[in-house]
Amino acid sequence: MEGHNSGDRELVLLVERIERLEENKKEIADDIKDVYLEAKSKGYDNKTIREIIKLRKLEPDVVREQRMLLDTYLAAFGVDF
Amino acid sequence: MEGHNSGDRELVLLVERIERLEENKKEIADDIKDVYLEAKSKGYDNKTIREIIKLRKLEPDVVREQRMLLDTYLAAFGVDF
Amino acid sequence: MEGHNSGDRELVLLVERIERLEENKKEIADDIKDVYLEAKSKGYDNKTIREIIKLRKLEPDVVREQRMLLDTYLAAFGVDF
Amino acid sequence: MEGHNSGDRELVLLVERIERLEENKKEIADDIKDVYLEAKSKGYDNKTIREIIKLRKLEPDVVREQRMLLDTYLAAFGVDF
DNA sequence: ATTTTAGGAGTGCAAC
DNA sequence: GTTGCACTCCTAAAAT
Repeated sequence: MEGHNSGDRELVLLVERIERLEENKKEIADDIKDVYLEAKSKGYDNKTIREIIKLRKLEPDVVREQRMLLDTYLAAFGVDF
Repeated sequence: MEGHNSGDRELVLLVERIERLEENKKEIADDIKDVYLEAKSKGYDNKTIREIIKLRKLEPDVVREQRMLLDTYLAAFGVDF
Repeated sequence: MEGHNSGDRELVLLVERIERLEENKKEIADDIKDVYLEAKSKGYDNKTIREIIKLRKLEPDVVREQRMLLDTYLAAFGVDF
Repeated sequence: MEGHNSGDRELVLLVERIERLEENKKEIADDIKDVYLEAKSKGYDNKTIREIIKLRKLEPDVVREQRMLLDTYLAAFGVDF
């Protein structure tokens, strides 16, 4: 017979493994949310915190380069932020 | 000189073209939203309507095949939706 | 003084906590990916597995109701998947 | 009778209206993609162009404030991009 | 006012 | 290599 049987134990086990992992992932996501709430309650701006975290993942040189390029492009519009 | 000049006219034009197109896109997105509101006010379930639209993009054979595969997998869990 | 000092220790700690949690989350996401790869190598269809997992999060009654509504709507188009 | 009839003309019309609008939207999205391709072929960096477009949607004051806040936060980490 | 939900944009990965 | 797919994030809206 082709494929898999009904009552397929293998499939059930795979799905259950994924579901367990998804639960773990969700718990951590909730923890992260909590930290952001704590940060907010202490007066920090979460949007900026997210930006910080994004930048820290990159090499400093890359960040500097991106910022310079942005300024160059902004100059074409005559704006100065 | 490498790259582009400040005051770069070409860049400005490209950006402005994109911005105009984005505006058009937004108008249509708003129109779509209106139709969904109308549907809802007439008693239809928008989630199901979205599903319908998704299915109609596919070949009937593909849809049938997907549904059969799903039922096969569900059988492994002994559920019958 | 208003706001926070430069060299702000509190901010640094918050960010580091988030970064650690993000790492954990990523590890689990990778584990999930591995299980999907394993499923695929065993001949299962991951798209259908994802659908299964989605349905199992819902109450069976809800799923049945959604399916019935979808069939009702499909009937309006004279299609029968 | 409650709800809607099978062969429901009203539903079909609503869905067809949405589908037409979705087509229009897709055409514009494709046009936008084309402009980005053109920009790329002329040597521009599309990621930066997207950033420009994002910033131009905001009030200059808001942008300046965001940038200052980011620099303040970065100072807490002793980095200077 | 809070909490959930949907839609859209951007990113990265994988298949072809 | 390029196109598509899927995951994440984020904003905005909706309901409670």
